[in-house]
Amino acid sequence: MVDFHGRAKSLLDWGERIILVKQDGSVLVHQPVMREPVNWQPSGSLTEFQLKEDHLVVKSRHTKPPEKMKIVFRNIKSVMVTSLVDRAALVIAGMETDVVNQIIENPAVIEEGLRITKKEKHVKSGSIDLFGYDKNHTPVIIEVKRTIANISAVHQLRMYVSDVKKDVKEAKVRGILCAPHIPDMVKKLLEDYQLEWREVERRVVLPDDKQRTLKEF
Amino acid sequence: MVDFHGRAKSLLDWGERIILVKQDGSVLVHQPVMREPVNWQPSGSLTEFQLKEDHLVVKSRHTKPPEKMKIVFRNIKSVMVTSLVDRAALVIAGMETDVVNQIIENPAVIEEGLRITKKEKHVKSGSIDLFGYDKNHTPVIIEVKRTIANISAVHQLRMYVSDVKKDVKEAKVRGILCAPHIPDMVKKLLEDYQLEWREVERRVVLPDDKQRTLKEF
DNA sequence: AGGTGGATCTCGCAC
DNA sequence: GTGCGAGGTCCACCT
Repeated sequence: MVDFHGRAKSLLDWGERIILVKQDGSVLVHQPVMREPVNWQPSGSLTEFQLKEDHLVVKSRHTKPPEKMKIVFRNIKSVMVTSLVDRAALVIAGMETDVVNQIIENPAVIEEGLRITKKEKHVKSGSIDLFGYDKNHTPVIIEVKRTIANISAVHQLRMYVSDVKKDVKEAKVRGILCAPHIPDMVKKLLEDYQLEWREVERRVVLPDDKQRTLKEF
Repeated sequence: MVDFHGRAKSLLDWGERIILVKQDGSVLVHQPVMREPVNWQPSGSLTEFQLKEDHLVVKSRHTKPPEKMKIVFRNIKSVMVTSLVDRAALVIAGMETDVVNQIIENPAVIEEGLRITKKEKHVKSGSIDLFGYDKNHTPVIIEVKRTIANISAVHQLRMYVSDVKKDVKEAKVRGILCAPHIPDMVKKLLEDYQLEWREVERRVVLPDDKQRTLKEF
């Protein structure tokens, strides 16, 4: 049974589950299905073990944000205590930053004559993924999404364009939303705001020296 | 060792980890720290077990999106196979929808004379949490955040107000950002755009019949 | 089946 | 410390 009080409040009635208490204080309560833990405590929590009326009680406390979780065990099928050694870090490719770097390497995937001058250009309402000038020297703002672009990406782009217009006092500033897929609703919204888009194919490649393959899978 | 090919590509070198294969096909690979699995497969995947050159190999396939993961074991410390029985569902309170319902039940927490007419009103740039009219019959748009409001909430609200102004052809449309806490920066931005805010206390209460407490915790 | 948006999001990074 | 945005986000809900 699990009680949680914190950013929300929750109760979970009796049931058979898998509990993980990790070295960094994080606690996971897993039901027999779903990727997500049904209850958890974040890294940095303190775990306490007690016996109450013949029940094992595991309490976990966290500060900032203040959160506490209580797990009561009525029955324990199996316990394993171990100290895992794992120095490996995940090597991953195909993130937004990879797409951004692809465009920097070859701006022609967006359009001929495009020149990128800045990555992560900071304006007051956020950070522009890519900034540059087209062949007519008009400023171009590019917002990149690694998968499907959504409406809030349009809002982001629109803010950046209006910020830059004010900053550089240019009448014309182009905004381009760049993603592998852009839903029709989003395209319509972009048109309403006189913004542009490019649907670009995504290359997902790991660094050569790290390359290994899922052979004959 | 874990290889993954799918929405991204990743490699994870040798290390000691905990693997969960769940009844719904989801697979979790957990390192000794952090709440998040370092690798995983979603619900609905198919798991296959093989022996290759004295190594246990676990392969998991998923379609839509197409994703495959391969786990190679060099050493196995412990294995547990079991069928968990868990019919309990999480009972939780404190979500955004709870805050929205609170306001619907008692609009006076925002202001006297406010009348809510629509929840989740869809306009072209998104969905308005609450829509209604004040005591002077001026349209009011309320954007609700369950915790701390941020700048993008202001942009959202601003979009909605401009959308509704166009829709209803009313000169005056009020926009109110409603959250338990609104940082000064955000308040300033709201003022710049002639928008309003209310900081409302958040009641987090579970349904009475479900109520149980974290006694003497 | 695809889009939309919330989440006890988590987590990293920049200021 | 805090704000901000990405994520193989996950996941429920709605069209």
